[in-house]
Amino acid sequence: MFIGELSRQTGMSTRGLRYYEQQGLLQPRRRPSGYREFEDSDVDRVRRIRVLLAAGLNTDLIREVLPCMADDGAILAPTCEEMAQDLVRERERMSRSIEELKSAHAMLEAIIHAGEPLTAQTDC
DNA sequence: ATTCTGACA
DNA sequence: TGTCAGTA
Repeated sequence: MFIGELSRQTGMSTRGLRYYEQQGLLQPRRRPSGYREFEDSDVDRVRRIRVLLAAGLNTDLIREVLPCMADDGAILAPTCEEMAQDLVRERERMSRSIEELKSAHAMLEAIIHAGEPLTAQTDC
């Protein structure tokens, strides 16, 4: 199928589909015309990609992890142990980011409270 | 009618 | 990511 049909079957814009290809997530064949030729299995592949993206993984990691993901139609499950480790590391990075945000959030809150009650405004 | 690449009032 | 352009 061409990109238009894959787009309809997945709900992903053709722009997004081309972007996935650039990121190495999809590797369609090319017709002599230059048109991208996708496999029927790509419909499901796109679905998996979206799940992984929604889980916060960047395209680099998805590219590595995608090949060994079992898909029972409902959820994705890691196949190899190495990948499982990659996912755990990613989740740890995520946790660190959350902590950093919490810290920044607390500081901003302190700054906001330090300004209360708002009374005589000098310059601003 | 469709897709392709490159680019951005 | 959308979208417009100029093609094939």
